[in-house]
Amino acid sequence: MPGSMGVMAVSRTPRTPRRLRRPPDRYHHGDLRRALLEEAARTIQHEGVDGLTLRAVGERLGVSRTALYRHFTDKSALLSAVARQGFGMLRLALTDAWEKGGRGRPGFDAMGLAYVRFAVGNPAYYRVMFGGFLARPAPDPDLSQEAAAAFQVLVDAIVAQQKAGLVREDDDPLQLARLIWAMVHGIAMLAIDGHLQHEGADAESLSAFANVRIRTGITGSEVI
Amino acid sequence: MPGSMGVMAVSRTPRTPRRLRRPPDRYHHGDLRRALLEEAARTIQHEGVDGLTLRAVGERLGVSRTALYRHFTDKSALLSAVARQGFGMLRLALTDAWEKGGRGRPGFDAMGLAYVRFAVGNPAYYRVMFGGFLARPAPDPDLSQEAAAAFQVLVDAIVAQQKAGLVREDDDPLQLARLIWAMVHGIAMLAIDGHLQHEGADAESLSAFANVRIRTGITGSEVI
DNA sequence: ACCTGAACACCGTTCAAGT
DNA sequence: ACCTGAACACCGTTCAAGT
Repeated sequence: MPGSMGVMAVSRTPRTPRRLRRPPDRYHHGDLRRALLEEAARTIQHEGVDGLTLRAVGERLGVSRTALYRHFTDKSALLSAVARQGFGMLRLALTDAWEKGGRGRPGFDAMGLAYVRFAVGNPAYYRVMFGGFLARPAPDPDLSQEAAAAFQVLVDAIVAQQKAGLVREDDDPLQLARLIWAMVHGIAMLAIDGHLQHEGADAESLSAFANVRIRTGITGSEVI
Repeated sequence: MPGSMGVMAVSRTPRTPRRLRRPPDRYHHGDLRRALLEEAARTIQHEGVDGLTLRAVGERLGVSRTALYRHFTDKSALLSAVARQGFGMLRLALTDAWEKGGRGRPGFDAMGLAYVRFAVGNPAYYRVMFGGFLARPAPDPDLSQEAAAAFQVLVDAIVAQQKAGLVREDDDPLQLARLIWAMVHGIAMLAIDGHLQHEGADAESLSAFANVRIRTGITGSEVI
């Protein structure tokens, strides 16, 4: 018979009861957790982080404003889940740019550009990820892991370039990665906060300029 | 008689009535505006930006929670004033480092370090200045001017180095300034948000590393 | 001119109770 | 297990009224 368990109890640990089918007695909504996450992300993108209220999210989902607490411990846990999703998107964008660019210098330049473009294109996500809304160190290990994975893409690209002689081999790749990260992060934040709105000061051209200058430095002719 | 006006009305424009002495009929507090600003700054430093409530500020000053509205249009105007003060402090720190360092390469390195140190040492101020709490472009012209003045210190230092042959002369000094700004801003933000907490990843050493690498670039031996 | 006090329209979160 | 509804302890802001 389908779903019947064996008669003999073969030393199953009672700590992890497997749920072979999802319970049919879902009360009202069903996959509320996913719905809450999607609605939160949508709201943040349209109204900004400050515009996110649990009451409105619940109302828009046709659910009580306290239903959320069955799926997230509190509001910051919801934001944390959004941030985690954002880091996943960012990682994919970086990997894509690096690989499609040929895993060399053009790929690395494309990666820097992709980073800034992600932030400018998804300012709400980026603000949740880096806007200081989340406690540090992140209480959510899933979030920490996703953020670390995104950073690792950058580290790997630097190590690859060091092996290819494209980047100085006598520098710590982690420190190099942090420097590049700080640079694109700075450009992204300035752009999102509206500080790059003068003529020729857009995020795109500053990114391109950064790609060139981080390679060769800013030192002038008098110094060798 | 002290304070008496001249008898002849010599074409005084009525638009700007001079107040020769401050009015003696101050109601309860006196210099409430300054007190509010100081208390707000103190609160933000101790409790963070989110910990700032107008009610608590008023209570701590022994004043109604709505008294503030006689001196600031709303809460964001108060934050704006704090940010303006922060930009003034930052500008002084930058100028000081640049001049004491000898207006050359050591001075410029010291300036970068001073920038990051200001942010790390005054995270609350820095967050108000750059945390996305303020509307952009800033409605407060005083704030915009103070921020521009701080940026100008950086621009001037770059122009001076270009003239001295210390920095490439064929690059737009404004674009170079934006790049340096983005770099120190990125380091500062990562540090404040707790992303530089692994071993050897502190803001100080990353700043020092940035100073070296932004001069000479990250290019490896295989590429000339 | 400057400040008060009550009121308004919001929040996030808790908790006993329902199905 | 999952959700509700009332309640609690907060917010920023407005506005008529006081001195």
